[in-house]
Parts: sequence; structure tokens; C-alpha cells
Amino acid sequence: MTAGRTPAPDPTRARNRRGEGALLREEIVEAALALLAESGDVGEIRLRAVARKVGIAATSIYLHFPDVESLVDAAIDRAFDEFDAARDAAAKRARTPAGVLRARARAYCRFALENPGLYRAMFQVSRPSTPRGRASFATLVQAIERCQKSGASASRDAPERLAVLVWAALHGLVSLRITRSQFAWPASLERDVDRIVDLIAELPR
Amino acid sequence: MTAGRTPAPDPTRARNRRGEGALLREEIVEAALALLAESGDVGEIRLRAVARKVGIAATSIYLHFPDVESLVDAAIDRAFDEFDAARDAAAKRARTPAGVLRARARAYCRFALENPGLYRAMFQVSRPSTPRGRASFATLVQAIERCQKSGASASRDAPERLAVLVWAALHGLVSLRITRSQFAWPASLERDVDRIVDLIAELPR
DNA sequence: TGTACATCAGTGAACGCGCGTTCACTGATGTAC
DNA sequence: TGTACATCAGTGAACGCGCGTTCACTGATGTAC
Repeated sequence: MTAGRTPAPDPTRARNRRGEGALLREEIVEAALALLAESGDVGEIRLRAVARKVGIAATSIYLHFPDVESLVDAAIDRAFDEFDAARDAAAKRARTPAGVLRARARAYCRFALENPGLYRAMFQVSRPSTPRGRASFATLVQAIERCQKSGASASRDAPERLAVLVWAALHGLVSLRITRSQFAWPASLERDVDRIVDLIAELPR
Repeated sequence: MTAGRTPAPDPTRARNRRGEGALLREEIVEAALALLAESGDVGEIRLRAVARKVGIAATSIYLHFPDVESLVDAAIDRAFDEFDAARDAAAKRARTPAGVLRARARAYCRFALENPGLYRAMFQVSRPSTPRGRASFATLVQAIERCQKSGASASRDAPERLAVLVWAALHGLVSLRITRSQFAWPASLERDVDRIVDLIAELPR
């Protein structure tokens, strides 16, 4: 481990061609994402560590971000992109309203456990309500509403309310597993996810 | 704001009498707890900030703690003491098995929302499984088991499994409200708590 | 076709800061004789 | 009762570190004439 503490850029790195400076921005976000995934703590992201990972001078980050905070924001945004895409992809493969709801729930939890650092970082920090966040919640409400309308769900609660309960339950299941990894959790998270969704949305066993 | 950055101990502070040096330990833990409650981030606790809050030299902390990490541990331990006590006190006032379960659940959530910074700090960090943690979970299992035995709960799931689901649901409800404070949450958390406990433990409406 | 020049994509040194920790110390107070 | 001394409860200066950010710069490359 020759971990250079001094910001010494990678000498083999070729600078981007004229007009392609924005490519570096991508690399910076990817590096920040990787560091976020490792530490799971937004407060641990160091501008200089990101620069080291990319192989550039620390100052080069300022070509694309005004400060470290906006770099972290960009990385978290990217993480939410991937999170949303994973759930949408899973939902597409399901055929029934209950199947869609369960598929989304499972994909939510799978993403979280496969990317525990990212998930922690994403939900560790207060974020303003975004259009994407609202859309994402609305999708869950809709999935639940379809279960109710099709008769798959016996619940007469408002779908918004059920969505809150389902989201909370899923978030709780995964975030406890992540931060209390020593606890004797049941072997199959999937079973717990299915069960809790069934109970809250009152789907038949 | 004359926030002294240099560690300049409070000159009015009288040193403890001989044999009472341990009193300072208490003050240090209290100060750390207060800072934890403010920031909600264990990584933000600064030894020097704790010293400033108590009004002592930074080095005086080393009279009672070998390093900053063990100070944070002590503060978190203290927070769990209070958390457990709050739930136990609430349970004592209930008269039926279902009443006890609901009381514990409500007290859990009330503590979390009244001490959001502490709650975040308590569950933000991986901790080894402690006797206290196991006892606390066992109490929840027992409360659920009593509901089942008394017929208050219609669930035939193993009580350990239900306890996991209930804990996760409660943790999810409060931690999302804490870190997503902008979201349009239902006005009454208490209603959500009761509802989700009823659904998971299958208590009658 | 040649060349001056603007622009782009970065670099490198330096700044002041607060941090955790170490070390040698100080001064009050209780205790042994 | 007096006094030497050990102990206790702290203090203060100093350390090296990595950090975010600023500033003046460099050198390659595309473009206008």
C-alpha cells in the first residue's frame, strides 16, 4: 500500500480532448459513488479522496462542482437513479397487481442489501422533497391502489396510508439489517418482505 | 457569538473535591449526549467540542476516557438506558397484553421523535450484540407471545418472527419521519403505529 | 498553407483551520507521622 | 498540633495531520485570418 497522502495525480492519465471535459465529471461522480458505497456515510466523503480515486489533482474537481457538498448531492442523485431503475425493471416483469407490489418491495430490499453503503447514505441525510421522490412514492400508491381495485387486497385503508406503512416497513427491515448486522436475523429477508407486505396490504396468503 | 475556538476552560468552574473526580465523567457524558442530540451524527462529536461544553481543557477528557471513541460509546450506552427506561415505564401503565404491546410500541416511537438526534445516532452505527439489546428484544417477543396466548393476537407466526417485523416497522416509521422530515407524513404517527402493530400482530381493530 | 491567439483541461503550491493526542506541569488537599 | 509528602484533579503548550479552498499557472489544441 503506497497510499499517497499528497494529491499526486496519476501520470498515465490522458487529459480529455477539447470539448470533452465533461467526461471528467462522470468519472468524479462515479468515484464519489464508490466511496459512498464503501463508507455509507456522506460525512466521510473527502474531496481529496475522490480526486485520488480518479487520479487527478484535488483542484480539478472545482472545474465541475462548486464545492464538496454539491458533489455529494450529485452522487446521491445518481444513486437514486439506479435505485428507481432497479424497482421499475422488477415491476415490469410482474403480471398481476399483487405481483407488481411484491416485485417492487423485493427489488427495494434487494437493492438496499446489495448496496448497503449507498442505501445508508441515501437515507441518512435530510433531503428536500424532489419530483423524483414524489413520483416514486406515487408509483407505490398506485401499485397498492391496483391491488385494492382488483380485489387482490382486502384492505379498505386509503392507498396513500398503506403506502406509508409499506414503505416504512421495508425501510425498517433493510436498514436494521444493515446497521444491526450482528443481530440474529431470520435467514430469508425475502420471506419477511413478502409477509409484511401481505399483512399490511392484506393480500391473501 | 463569541465561540472560542481555542480550548479555554471556564474560569468560574470549581474543580471537584478530592475523591470526587468521577463527577466530571458524568458531566462529560452528558455533554456528549447533548451534542449527539443536536447533530444526530456520531461522526460529528468532537472531543474539543465536548470539552468546551463542559468548560474544561480538552486534555481533561483523557482522565476518564482513553479516546474519543470510548466517549461516544459511553454516550450511546447512556442513550439506550433512557430509551429502555421510557419503554418499560410505559409498559407498566398498561393492563392488558395488547395494551402492553401497544404501549411499548408507542413509547418506542415517542422517544425517537422526541429525541431524533439521539435516535439517529443510536441506530446509525453498527454495534455488537449486547446483553441489553438482547433483553430488550426478548421483552418485545414476550409481549407478543402474551398477546397470542391470551387470544388478543390471532397470529400463528412465531413470536420471534413477529417481533422482528414489528421492530422493523416501528424503526421504519420513525426513522423515515426523522430523515425525510419534508415528506407529507400523516398527521398522527400514533395512529400509524397502532395500525401497523395491529396489522402485523393481527390484533382486532 | 502558415501562424497567432483564444480557449480548454487541467496542475501545483500554499493558506488557515480544527482536530486527536502527548507530555510535562501545577496547585490544592487529604494523610501519615 | 505541625509539617512533609503523596495523591488527586486537573491545565497548557505543542505536535503532526488531512482537510476544503484559492490562486496563479501551464501546455495542448482547435480556429480565425
